[in-house]
Parts: sequence; C-alpha cells; structure tokens
Amino acid sequence: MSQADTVTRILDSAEELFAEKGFAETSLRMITTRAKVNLAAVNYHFGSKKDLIQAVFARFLSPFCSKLDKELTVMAAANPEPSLHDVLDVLARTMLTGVHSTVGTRKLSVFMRLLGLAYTQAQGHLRRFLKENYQQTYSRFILYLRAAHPELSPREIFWRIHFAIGACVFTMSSIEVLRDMSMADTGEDSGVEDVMNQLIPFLAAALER
Amino acid sequence: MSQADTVTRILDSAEELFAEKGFAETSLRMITTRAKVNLAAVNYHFGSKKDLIQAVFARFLSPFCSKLDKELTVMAAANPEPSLHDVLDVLARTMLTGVHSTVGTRKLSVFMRLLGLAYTQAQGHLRRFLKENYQQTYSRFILYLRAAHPELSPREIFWRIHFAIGACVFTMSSIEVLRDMSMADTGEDSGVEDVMNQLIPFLAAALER
DNA sequence: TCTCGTTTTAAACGGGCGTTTTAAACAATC
DNA sequence: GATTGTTTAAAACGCCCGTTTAAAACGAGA
Repeated sequence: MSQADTVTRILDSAEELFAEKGFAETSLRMITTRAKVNLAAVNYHFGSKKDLIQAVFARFLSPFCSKLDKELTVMAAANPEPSLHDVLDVLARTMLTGVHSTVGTRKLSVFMRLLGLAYTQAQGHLRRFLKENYQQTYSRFILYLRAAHPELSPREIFWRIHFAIGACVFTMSSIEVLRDMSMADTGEDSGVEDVMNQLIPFLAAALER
Repeated sequence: MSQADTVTRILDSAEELFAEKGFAETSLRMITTRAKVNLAAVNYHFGSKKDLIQAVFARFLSPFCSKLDKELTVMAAANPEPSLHDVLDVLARTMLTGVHSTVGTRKLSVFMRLLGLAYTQAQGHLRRFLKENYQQTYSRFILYLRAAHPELSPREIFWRIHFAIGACVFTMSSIEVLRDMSMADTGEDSGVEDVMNQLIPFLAAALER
C-alpha cells in the first residue's frame, strides 16, 4: 500500500509541476520534494525521467481514450450519420465527465495544460509513445469528423479541428490568468461556465462557417 | 566588424535553436558551437542567457512592431472605420512581408515558433520584457478590433479575441508537429503559408459569426 | 523468529550547465 | 613602435542535474 502511495504521490506532483513549468524546467528533485519521497524513488519505480513523463500522460490519456472510444461506439450505434455537432458533443462530454470521475478530481486546467505540452514540448520519446498508444482513437475521431463534412478536403478538416483545439487548450490552460485579465479589462467577472458558453458557439461558427 | 559578425552569428544560431528546442533545452554551448564563436562570447556581448533570449526577440519583434504600427497608421488614414477584415489583413500582410524583407530572409516557421514560445515558454523576465516593449502596439491593435465591432460587449470582445489568440498561438508553437501530423493524416504537405491562409478565414468566421 | 523479497534511504557519481577569470590577440591612436 | 581599449581564447569555477550504489528498514510467509 505504501508503494502505491509513493507511486501516486510522484505522479501527482510530477503532473502538477509539468503542467506548471514544462518538462525540462522540472527537476526530479522538485518532484520528489513535493511528493515527500526519496529522490531515488523515481528511478526505482519508473526507471527514468522519460518513463515518468510517459507514465503521467498514460495515467490520464488511457482512461480518457477508453472512455472516448466507448462513447464514439455508442454514438455510432445510435446514429448512422453523426453530424459535426454530435461528434464534438461526445468529445466535450467525455472531457468534462472524464476529468472529474474517471481521471479523478484533477483540475480541468491541468488536463488542458498537459494536452498543450503534448504538442508544444513533445520531443522524441513522448511523441513516439503518444502515437503508439493513442493514435488509433485519434484517427477514429478524425474519421467521424470527415464523414460529417465530406465536402471538405481532409486537409481543411485537419487544420480547422486543430485551430479549434488551440483555442480550447490555450483558453482552458490559462483560464485563471485570463479571468483576471478580463476582470481588470471589463470590470466584470467571467465564471468558467460563462467562458465555456462563449467558447462553444465560437468554435461551432469557426468549424462550420 | 568582426564584433558585429560574432553578435549576429550568435543571434542567428540562438534563434534557430530556440525555435527548434525551446529555451531550457538549448544550452549556450550548443549556440556558440553552431555560431563558431567562443563560449564566453555570449556573456561578453549579451551579459547572460536571459539577455540573449530578450535580444533574439527584440531583433525580430522591434522591426515587426514598427512595421505593424506604420501599417495600422496607413490603414487608419485611408479608412476611418476599418472592418475586422481590414485589421486582420494588415496583421497578416505585415507578418508575411515583414518576415521576408524587414526582418531578413528568416524562415516564416521560425518566426511563428518564436511567437508561440513567447506565450508558452515565457516566464518572468521575458514576459516582463515583452510587456514593457511591445504592449503598446498590441493594445493599439486590440483597440481597432474593438472599434470594428462596437455592438459587442467588452467581455464578449475580450473572450473572442483570446480564443482567436489561442488558435494562433497553439498553431504557431506546434506548427512543425502539426505539419507532420497533417502529412501523415492526409498525405499532403501543408506549407506554412497554406496554414496561414486557412487560419485567417477561420479566425474571421469565429470572430464575426 | 528468522528469512527473503520489496521498498526506502543517504550518499555519491559523472556530466553538463551558466558564468567568471585571466591572459592572449587584435586594432586604432599618438 | 609603444600604448590603450576592445574582442577573443582557454580554462576553471561552483552548481544542479539524472542516475547509481549500497545499506538500512520494512513486511509477509515459513
């Protein structure tokens, strides 16, 4: 039991610190200090820093992709020709429920920050790891999007969806700073739900236009 | 003259490596080796690594913001009530032409990666530096965007603009990963300019809807 | 209670980092 | 050609990094 505790505490601390600072700027000593475990515990339980990074991603991406896969299957069974809205709805629901139940009580902003890191700081080993393990779910998701808009070229679909991902990741991962800025700028507070309620029509307009 | 050569070669190498790897992952030894100058040259000519990072940004942001300011003035003189499209057009043209003439023959992708880094990897000193030196041009640009849609509340404007910034920043900072993915996904290569040409109507549609 | 595999601990290792130092090379002025 | 200020060069500094080692502590089964 104390082993699981150590492993979990390392993963929790690493996750927080990676999301906050990135990989290179986070040392194993920072992680083990925050986790209140011995420095050598990381290499003992995970092997290396690279393996720890992969483990952090695996812990939240594996249940997330399982859930998404399942939900996509449910959607496809109930609906032979799902619209773009249907597909995005499955994604949004999986993210919101997945983050709070399957993946634990982790903050949505941390989840988003990690997703962002996967794009902006993933080099070599991590990119290979993600591709090997989650490419299949990703491809399936993209396929439904394509099917929903067969008149658009694959390239157009690809870039539109990634522009949208960018808006989400950027907004949600810096939601606290942005809410402060908004407060200072407009004098009104924006709740997270308010922001979501503006983000979704924004994305819909941009994707479908 | 050999001094200017040394300084320029350091800036060139640092720019390339920062864009490729980020700040923390790029050492002064990598930079000076590529630039074929002595290791101590960085500290002699720039003072510290932090100062070098700022110098790299200053070299491309200063002429870029000057150009953008000038173009905004031209636009405002010719057009008392510029539309959102007009304003975005000025930005896009400044980026595309500015990169190739004013700023030199530098690659557009490097320019974009650096812009992305400014958001995703800027901590402390760099954020302060950018705010101090380029906040004014940024604010002016945002003001034109607001003026183009006076019927929208400040809060709506604020969030739409930052959703758009998110799409830009995310795309820019992971442009190489995304191009690889696009290539694997669709079998077609997407040039950086192609991506820009899709990004701008995407943003326009999302902002205006 | 002793044993043996697992986990934790403290200490050290080699290496790369940013930076500093000291001296040599250079260029311009008189 | 000597002098002076600037630039380059090589070497070293102390620091923090990821990783390894070797012993201690622990825990379950005989």
